[in-house]
Amino acid sequence: MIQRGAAPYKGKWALPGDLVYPNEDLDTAAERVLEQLTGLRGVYLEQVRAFGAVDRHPLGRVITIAYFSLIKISDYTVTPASFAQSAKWHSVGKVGELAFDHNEILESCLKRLRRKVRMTPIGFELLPPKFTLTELQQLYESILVQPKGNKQRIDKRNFRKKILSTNLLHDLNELQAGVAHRPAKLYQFDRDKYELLVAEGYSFDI
Amino acid sequence: MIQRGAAPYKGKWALPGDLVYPNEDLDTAAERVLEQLTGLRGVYLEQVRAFGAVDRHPLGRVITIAYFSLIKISDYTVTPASFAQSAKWHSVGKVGELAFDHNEILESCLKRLRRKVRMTPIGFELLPPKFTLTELQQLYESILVQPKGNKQRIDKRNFRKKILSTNLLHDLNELQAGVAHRPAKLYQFDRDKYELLVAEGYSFDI
DNA sequence: GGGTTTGGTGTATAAATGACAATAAGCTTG
DNA sequence: CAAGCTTATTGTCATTTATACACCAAACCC
Repeated sequence: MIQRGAAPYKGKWALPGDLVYPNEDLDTAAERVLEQLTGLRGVYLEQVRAFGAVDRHPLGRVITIAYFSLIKISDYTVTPASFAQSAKWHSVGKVGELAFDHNEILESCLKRLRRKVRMTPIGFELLPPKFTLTELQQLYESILVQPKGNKQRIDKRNFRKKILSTNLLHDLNELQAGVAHRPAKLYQFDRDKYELLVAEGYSFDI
Repeated sequence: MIQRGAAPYKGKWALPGDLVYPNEDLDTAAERVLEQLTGLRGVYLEQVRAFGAVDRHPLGRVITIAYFSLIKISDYTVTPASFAQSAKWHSVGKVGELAFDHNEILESCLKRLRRKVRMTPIGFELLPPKFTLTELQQLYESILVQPKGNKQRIDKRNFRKKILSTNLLHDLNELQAGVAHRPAKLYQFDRDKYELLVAEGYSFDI
């Protein structure tokens, strides 16, 4: 989020965004805005939808096209845009009232992310190339666990059974290092195999 | 589709669309454009996404926000918009090369519709209030059957078992009339019951 | 009343899901 | 180096869900 440094909604938190240049595709604009905030290039980015209520911006007609991205926030520092006082990562569960209709936008994006992460293997975008099954499970839990307490946790044995049954994880025969307990085995996602299966009609589903 | 009466793409078929007025929400604009073409109001309409490649319109920068709608085409006559030579319903399987990036837009919308019809009971939007199970099954088949021959037909017994097990169809104890064979029982979708279940976390899935 | 056409139904097998707890392995510390 | 700590790893059973498959029933038409 960025904290707005000017009216309207001065001081309020808002999702970062900017105007699209006349000679810029929407996807390119989204990449640019993301880069301006995080310095990141080439990360996963997906359009969600357009928000176009007439009165959503007090100063004029603004149509926003929302995107979500997947970023390992530990790897990058956020830098506030020029029109922002500060930029800061917020926990999804602790987002208060945002500027404009950004709460609605956030909701839409979260909903899309939750569906997407179960239907395609985008989760691996967020993990290092070599990861443990526990890390993978924690990732899924942090994305999928609903605030409403819909389902609080995933069963470890069932999760491993299901994810390994896809045969898309390659056991590297390497162990995690630097932990103060029994180290876990490291796995790698086999993207080539996945692409191949998709071409044959396969559909990932967790 | 409308057949374009002016350059660019004169004579080509295109999805109907129009510019959004300054004081008009996106959803309202979609409703207006639909009404101009079909005379219809109050039908199901859903935004899919925005298309904004810089060069998608030869004459300038145009960003299109795509919607799909569910319409019983037998009930309404299409009327060409002012800038169109003619307006005509096309079978999805027989759509040729369209103007602009409209083939891509159509693909996106179809994909969304196919997902949506399995995850929410929007199918009933297209049926009369009283319908037979065969009509319902034919509706699902016509939407879901993939061109790639993914799955050619739904099993009658399994379909009925599954749809009736939701307990969302109300058996009206009425029979179809005017058919030259054994008439089928008529059913009604229980929307109130559905809304109630959804509030409790229920999720429709066929 | 017989023919035609679509409506309606059940069962058995396979597959997927969900619940559940004990042992194994590496690390740390005394 | 042994004991203790912490997390990793593994299998079975019961239940539910999916799938394959074929015959009789009922209304209409002639």
